[in-house]
Amino acid sequence: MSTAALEARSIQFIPAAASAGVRAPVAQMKTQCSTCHLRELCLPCGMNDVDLTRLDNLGFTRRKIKAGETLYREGDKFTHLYAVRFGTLKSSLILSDGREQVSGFHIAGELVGLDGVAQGRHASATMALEDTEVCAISYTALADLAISTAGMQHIVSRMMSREILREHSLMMLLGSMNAEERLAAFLLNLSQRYAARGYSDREFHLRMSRAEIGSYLGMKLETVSRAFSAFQQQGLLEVDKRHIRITDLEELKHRFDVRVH
Amino acid sequence: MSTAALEARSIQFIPAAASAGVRAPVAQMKTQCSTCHLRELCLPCGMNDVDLTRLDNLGFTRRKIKAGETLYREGDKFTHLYAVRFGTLKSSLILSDGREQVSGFHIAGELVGLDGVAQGRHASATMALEDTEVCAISYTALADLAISTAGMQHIVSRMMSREILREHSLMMLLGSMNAEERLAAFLLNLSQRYAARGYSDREFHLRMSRAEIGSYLGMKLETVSRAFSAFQQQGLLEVDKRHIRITDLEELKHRFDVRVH
DNA sequence: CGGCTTCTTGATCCTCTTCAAGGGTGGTGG
DNA sequence: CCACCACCCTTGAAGAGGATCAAGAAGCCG
Repeated sequence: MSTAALEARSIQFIPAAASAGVRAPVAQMKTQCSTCHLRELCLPCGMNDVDLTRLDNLGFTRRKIKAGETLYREGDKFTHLYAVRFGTLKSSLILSDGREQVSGFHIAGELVGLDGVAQGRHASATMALEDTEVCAISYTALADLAISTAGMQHIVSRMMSREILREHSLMMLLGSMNAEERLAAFLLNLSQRYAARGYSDREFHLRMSRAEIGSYLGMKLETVSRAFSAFQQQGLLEVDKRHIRITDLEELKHRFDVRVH
Repeated sequence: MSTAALEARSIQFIPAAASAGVRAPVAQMKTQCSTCHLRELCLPCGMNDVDLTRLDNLGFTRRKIKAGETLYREGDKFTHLYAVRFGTLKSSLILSDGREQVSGFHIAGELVGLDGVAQGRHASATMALEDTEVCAISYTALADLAISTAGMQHIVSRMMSREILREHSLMMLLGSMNAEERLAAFLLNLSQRYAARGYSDREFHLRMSRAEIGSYLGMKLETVSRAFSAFQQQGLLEVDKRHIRITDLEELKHRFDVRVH
């Protein structure tokens, strides 16, 4: 039945041009965490050398996803977790009235797919917003490894708990902030995540549309657009389509910090 | 700083009479999962006899929390998970402007405290809405057990993933539903959870105030009250203060199912 | 170039919030 | 035992914020 909903939506709401619904072709090369430049951010973060070697032995498969292709869909069997190597992913699910509800955006070093553990099937779909590459991590292999490796269990648990915290803060945002505060929170969150990856925290390119931002933040695309314009007029941002330059990061932080400690 | 926020809020916002801020006194008896009537719902759900025996050997401590007392507070060191034996708990955190944001309600058989795994400290506070009893599950003991026990690891992971799904659906609710739809979803969710515990799915007593429901659902208490009145007028509910009788469960479901498959 | 998508901006409408008042209830102390 | 207070809930009226509807501009691609 969720499949039916998906199909219905493909027909009605997805622009033909976007090549959505095209499943990405599978797999090329094997990758090792120990040589990955993302190892400080990604799964191996905080792991000792012994554990890291074991992780390497799993031999993760890399997989490329072109913009508009899906990594997995709602209801797909859950087999792997995915670590983003580069690019941007969007997770979303489709409401029965056909509208899309975006539940997250994922950039390099972030782990995707944890929602599948509970039921053995993915609870949402994940699609690439630009050409993207991921490491496919077999969940059974990882679980087996966790049994024999003391630290690994905790690493996985921590990843999941982090996901809980992420959703937690989004809930708070949706529950208690107005439009401009939501957008400020969103931009600051992106800014932080880019900064942690060595990119500028004041200037970046959005990979998602106004509508996708709006869905994620629980507001309409027009409202997102108006909030951008308002920030620009107030001298907080310079906005050129999807290119964002934060000109007054402190004031932007202030807007957000007022609400959540 | 979060402590400061808490103190400030205690003074300003918590009614003196409620005896809030009083930490519950610790511990009485040891409990075994194998003899617990909640074992089909709680942590041991899906566990084999061997694993269950191992779980029993951990010897969980029971702890009583009186209405208005806190189980743990935001920022407290994370040491235990808690399984609710009976009663009702509320998880929430305090925004810097002093308002409370409720993030969940927990009834018998549900697990509380998973938000602490990521950072070793609790990200929210949890308080009893009525006299409540929990099993305190040492997280380190559970983690040790998970290392030696194949199935245990997955049980914990599944618990966490379930929490992710729960927050997921709440996000969707906050992002895409109007006031009446939110309240319908809330009542249906409660109804299901009570039914799973052998209670009536059509008649129950709310343990939380309109303001707490409102905070959880992202709306004001007046709006909650109006939605209750509207449902009553439409013949869906009979409401007497906190006592709820669902007179047209199907129609109520319909309101919700329209939105999320 | 034309068609399409995305974004911006204006005008209007509607939902929910805010403000305000009144009733009911439980607990406490005189 | 009753009076009073604090709290919770309900309901009305007014107001604000965001949704919706609509039009047009800018960029992209075949």
